[in-house]
Amino acid sequence: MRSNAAFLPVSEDELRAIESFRVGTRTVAPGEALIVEHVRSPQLFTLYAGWAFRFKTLSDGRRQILNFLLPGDFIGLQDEFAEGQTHGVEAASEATFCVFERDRLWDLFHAQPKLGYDITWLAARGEKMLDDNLVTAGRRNAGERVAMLLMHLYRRAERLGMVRDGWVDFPFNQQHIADALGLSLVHTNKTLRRLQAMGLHKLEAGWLRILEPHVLESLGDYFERPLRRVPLI
Amino acid sequence: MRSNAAFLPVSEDELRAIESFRVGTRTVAPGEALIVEHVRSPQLFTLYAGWAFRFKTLSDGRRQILNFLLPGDFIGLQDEFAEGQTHGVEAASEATFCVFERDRLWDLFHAQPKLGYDITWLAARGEKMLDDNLVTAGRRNAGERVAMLLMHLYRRAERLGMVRDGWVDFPFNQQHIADALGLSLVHTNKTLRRLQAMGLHKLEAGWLRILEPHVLESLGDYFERPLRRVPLI
DNA sequence: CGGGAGATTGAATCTGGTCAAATGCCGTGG
DNA sequence: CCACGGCATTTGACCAGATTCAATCTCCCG
Repeated sequence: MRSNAAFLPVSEDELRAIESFRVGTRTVAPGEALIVEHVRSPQLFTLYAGWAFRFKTLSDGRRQILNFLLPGDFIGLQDEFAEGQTHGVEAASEATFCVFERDRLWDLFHAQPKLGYDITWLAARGEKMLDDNLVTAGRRNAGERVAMLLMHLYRRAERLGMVRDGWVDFPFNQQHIADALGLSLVHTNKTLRRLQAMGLHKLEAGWLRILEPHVLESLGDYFERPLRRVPLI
Repeated sequence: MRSNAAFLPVSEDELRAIESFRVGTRTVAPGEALIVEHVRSPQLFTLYAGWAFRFKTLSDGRRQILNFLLPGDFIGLQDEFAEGQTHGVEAASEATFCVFERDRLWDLFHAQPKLGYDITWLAARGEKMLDDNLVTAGRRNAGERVAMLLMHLYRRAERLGMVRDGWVDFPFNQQHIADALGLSLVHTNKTLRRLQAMGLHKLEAGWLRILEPHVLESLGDYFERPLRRVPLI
């Protein structure tokens, strides 16, 4: 995975530090929880393969997906200090994670400040993506929301080399999309259908294809900046 | 400010490192920009006094306030890597900031890993607050949104000792609230009015008073966890 | 006293939500 | 091979929470 051009190289020392920080791996089946909501996890994770997502639910069951997780994403910092009020994380496809002990995070910072810096960088990147999602949920209409989400996910997957012949694995159902965008299931369906009828994208059997990237980008007023190489913990 | 019980103490060494990292202070008038949207700032900031907020706008002018900034908040990490696609930051009251050189951030991590850890902690905390805002914009209705926001801001201000006789300085107008919640100005006004008529809060002449905290908390399904002491950079 | 910004209100309209039912797709069991 | 059950997707009809439009009203300030 480190050979992927999307990630920054690390030194021998750093790699050793990461290895000793890691305590194992874990594989989660689609629909299963990696982190149960409201239960603080004593571990941190890096997604290695597959798709997952972070979410929160209100007490009456309304769910909001906070963001989608792709390989390389570092998970769990957010509840570093949140007692009980944590997010949940669930696998959308089969997903494997690298597992770290939260308690040893400080040791890692101490031993390898560069890795600490990388983790901060990842946290800042996560915050940036949340910013975009918040603009979407707060100020975009249904069509714009869907367009933004499709392009966002497509660009990220593309950067990781997950696109084959124009198609990306897309293991989400319409309920996931609705919960990510703050729309109802029915309205999400109608909007998706409308954009597809306009020939902007195709979504079938768990695969996504973008047909008119520029149209979707301007519809969603969302232009993914050139994606830099990202540190991998 | 460091004597404020909301903040964690720092060692002599750390304090020296912070001092040398700092390059000055800056004061911004209400309504003025600290960071202009789309312009990457070569500096990082810590808000010292006053209220500010972070926001993004769509190309047709629709604005989304991403979060509100109170003393102690660390600003600017988010665009560590975002070329051109940055947020804006504007002062709501007169606000003073501590200024740091972004380029020297790595030096700080290197010299004082503990401070690097603190910065990561602050970033994670920021992400957590964004999570809550995203749930609000995506899944709460108007009444719930307003209730959540009022309690959120009140609790944070309270923690910083900014409440006097039950009143907090509240330098935001209804447009700010609307933009933070993803509502229209008119609907925000009506909702605010309705909650006030129910006797839940009072908002006048730039001051906020919470009359029924428990009612607002359950209405918004939002219960601020006990706020820990926070590192201050 | 006139001007301007923010707050309020009422009315009309519309986007998106809710309800209900149909359709399509699989995997299982007879 | 086919019927049945469960889940996701679609669709149509209707409803309502929010937006938009258009005035007013209230202060505050020069």
